[in-house]
Amino acid sequence: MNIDSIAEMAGVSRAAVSRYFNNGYISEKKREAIRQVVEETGYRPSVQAQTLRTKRTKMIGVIVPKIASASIGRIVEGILSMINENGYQMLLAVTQNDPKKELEYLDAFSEKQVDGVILLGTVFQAEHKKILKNLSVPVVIVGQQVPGYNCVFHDDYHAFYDLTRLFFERGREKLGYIGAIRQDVAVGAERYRAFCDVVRDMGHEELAENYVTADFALQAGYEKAGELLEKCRDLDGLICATDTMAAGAVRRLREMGIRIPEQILIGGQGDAQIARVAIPSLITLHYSYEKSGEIAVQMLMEALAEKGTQQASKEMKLGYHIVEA
Amino acid sequence: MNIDSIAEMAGVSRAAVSRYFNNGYISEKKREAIRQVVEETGYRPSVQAQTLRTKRTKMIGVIVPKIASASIGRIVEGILSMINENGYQMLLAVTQNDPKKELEYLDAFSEKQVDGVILLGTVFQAEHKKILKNLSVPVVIVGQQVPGYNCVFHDDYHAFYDLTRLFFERGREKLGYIGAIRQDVAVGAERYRAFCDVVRDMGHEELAENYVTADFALQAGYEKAGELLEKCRDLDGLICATDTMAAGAVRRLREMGIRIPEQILIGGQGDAQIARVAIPSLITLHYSYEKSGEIAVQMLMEALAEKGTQQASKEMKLGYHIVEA
DNA sequence: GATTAAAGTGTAACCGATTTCACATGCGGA
DNA sequence: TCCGCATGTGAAATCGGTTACACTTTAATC
Repeated sequence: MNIDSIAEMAGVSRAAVSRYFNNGYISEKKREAIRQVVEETGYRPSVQAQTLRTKRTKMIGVIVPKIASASIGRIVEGILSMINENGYQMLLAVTQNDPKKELEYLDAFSEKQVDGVILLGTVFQAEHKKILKNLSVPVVIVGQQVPGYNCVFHDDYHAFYDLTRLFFERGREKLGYIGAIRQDVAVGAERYRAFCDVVRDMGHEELAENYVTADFALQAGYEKAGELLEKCRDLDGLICATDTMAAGAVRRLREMGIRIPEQILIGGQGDAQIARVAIPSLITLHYSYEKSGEIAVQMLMEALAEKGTQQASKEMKLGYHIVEA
Repeated sequence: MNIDSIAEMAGVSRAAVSRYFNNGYISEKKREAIRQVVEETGYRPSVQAQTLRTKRTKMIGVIVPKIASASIGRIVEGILSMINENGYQMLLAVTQNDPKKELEYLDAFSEKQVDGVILLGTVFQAEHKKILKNLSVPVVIVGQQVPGYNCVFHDDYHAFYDLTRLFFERGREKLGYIGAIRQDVAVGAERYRAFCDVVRDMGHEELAENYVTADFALQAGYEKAGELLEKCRDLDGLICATDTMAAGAVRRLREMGIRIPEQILIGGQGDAQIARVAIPSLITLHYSYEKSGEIAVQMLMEALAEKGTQQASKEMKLGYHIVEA
């Protein structure tokens, strides 16, 4: 079943059949004839042949550090729904936080396998930018602000600024912070910077020292919470860069016999299910993850539409709100 | 940069270049010449052209009900790692539990876009089987036992049998059950069947009535737990088909002032992070999700290798163990 | 009624690879 | 010396579409 047999059956040229599927310039009579034959045979044009000729794969490559994560899962869900709405499909790659793999997939995808790339990056080094520069397809970065590139991200600084302030407003004075590595600008650096700014503004500069970093695992939150508490035994508030870490911390503190939130108030980010269950009064920052995925796709679609024309990179900063679960 | 220019630069025919990339039959001299040119130019064969000719896309289509789910995320992670190990890529589709979409994607994928399909199904109706029958590529079903098809699934019956027995061994006598819809054979029917069998064996047939169904959302667990408790106020044990539901139930029961696990012991399935955090003594069933994803890919690869030969469908049933978080 | 623009059509080149086939070699064995 | 086999090689057909181009028909304008 190829275009030629359909053309023959319908008594038209193969160009006519192609036009039938693409854009007009075909008489009502022939259109109808072709429609009938197509219906009878169930014929559908070969995607690969189309791609070979047109150079468009109708696929978007999505690169994420991991997929079994509440926040990333929600972003991907948003991306996917919008991708499908636009008639595209999604090629997914997981890097397991390995920068080498990230570059590898970026490379493989750009090799004309996809029409565009969405990258949920964590750490951006010189090499990333070099590869990104040479990419032959448009790219949108999600979750990090990278000047000069299309990106959609949340307002991490103000979110954590507000959250930290809230802790003081609630009368907490001895805060601690469990963060992520500084190379991760959004999650690691920005959030902690906000924390530091607040404690300085409040005249408690020394609190910036109540700081440890952890990877994104529950287990890490568990361990680091213990370490932090050994360092300063009289903590009455603990802010974590993510809900997962916060959940780990909760577990550890409970095992230590600490009452939450009476003794120590805990805050996180993500509005994850885990936050709603762990302790009724865990405070968390809600980010609209699905939305950020959807916006990323829209940006990509715009870039795709403007392909060829000189296009400036776009940035989109999304808001947040505080949730007391 | 196409195969012809490379051939010219290396002073060989285009067939030789093709052979260089595929299988041998090329002299050491030419191989070296081509290698050099390839290295200089960074040339890589066009995937689409290869596909058009060979009919192999090196892509596996994966269809899941949702992606922002702990268990599914872990399965997908397993699938993906094994897919990449075999040099394939993953095309992902999410159905949002809409059977129509499921069929749609199944159809779209089989339309020669992918070499094989992995389906994380929930509900299998006649129409599913019809489409599956006509699929032109091999398929593996994950999470459900569907006779006559390749599938990998967990031993839901025995898992929930053991879990329910454990509740009795712990001295609980008034059990309740929050389940999923019966059309979902694995999660809905089998697990509840095991529960019923145990309570009957223990001479407590009436407990089978302490039963409500919910969808997979946390919220549903929350609401249904309330309903169930109104029906029978003296429950001392509650088993839920999934950890997410269990977490919802936990939240509700706490709001009602019930002490967990002293008053009511709660069990779930998934060994989700949520189970480890919610209440220290939530009991959960651990399934090796990553493993099931990996095995599914292996099955698919075998089917791909045997393509053409008559192949019997394979089944793989995986075990479980009980975790007291 | 002539002129011109717009709509409709088919031919053929093209996208970039793989693979069949026929033909060259070089070598060992009879 | 001749035959047969294993190994290498390139020409050309093929996969299944899209689209530039040239051409014809139809409709619109003056």
